[in-house]
Amino acid sequence: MKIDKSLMSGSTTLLILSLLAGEEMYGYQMITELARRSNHVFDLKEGTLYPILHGLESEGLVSVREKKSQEGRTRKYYRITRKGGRALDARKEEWAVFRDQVDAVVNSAAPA
Amino acid sequence: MKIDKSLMSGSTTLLILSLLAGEEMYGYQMITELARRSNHVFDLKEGTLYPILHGLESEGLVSVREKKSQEGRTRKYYRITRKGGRALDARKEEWAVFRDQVDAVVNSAAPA
DNA sequence: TGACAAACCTCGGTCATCTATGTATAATGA
DNA sequence: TCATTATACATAGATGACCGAGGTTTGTCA
Repeated sequence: MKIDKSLMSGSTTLLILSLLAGEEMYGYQMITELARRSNHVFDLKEGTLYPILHGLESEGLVSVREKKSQEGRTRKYYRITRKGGRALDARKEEWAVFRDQVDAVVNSAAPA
Repeated sequence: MKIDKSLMSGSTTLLILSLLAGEEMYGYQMITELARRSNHVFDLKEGTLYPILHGLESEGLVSVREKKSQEGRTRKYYRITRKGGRALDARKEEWAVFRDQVDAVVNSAAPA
């Protein structure tokens, strides 16, 4: 199923930080991993991801280091910082509240 | 708790149609009802609601009729149409998929 | 009479995301 | 060998949802 992109709004950072909470990752990998873990519901675009990563870095929520792979390809690996961990906790909580309240409204209305 | 407005994006129409699935309502009432049912998590603004209602009407998802209250105040009551009901079902399904996949990603990452 | 709530409306701005495009290198395959 | 595709990064401009700020009218209450 294709999800309206506007629904994605605001949850992207939560998803990225969640990925990085598990392991160090590079940008391109985040896109493929996110698609895999969400059963291709989330098809994050490069034009969306990279600016967000730069923003997270300048906010100090993630740190970067360059690493060369065996094939000689250089990648930028992102790692979540302590501050990023706290931000993730806050966004998780925010998401939980939002999710439950949407469900509350959707289910509160009895069919006519 | 205050929810980042960007999270709201895309769910507003779902919430409005959900409200109207239960009963006929006028705009101002939707704002207060939504705030009440969501424990004030959703504080929909008039500048957001009215344009959306006009859009839903022009798409044929809701119908309108003017009704005068006892005090003589005229209100515009919105009612969901059959087409609107089908749109609501589709958006509910979309929301459920989105919600579950966000949860899947958030919970799939083990802490480092 | 003046202030405030109810009830409707619109315009312009902000911000998140996407589309499109660009660069460079490695792998694939015709 | 040469072209194409996948990997991996990046930015600029367009789009679209929501909000802030403002405006109007009617009813209530001090």
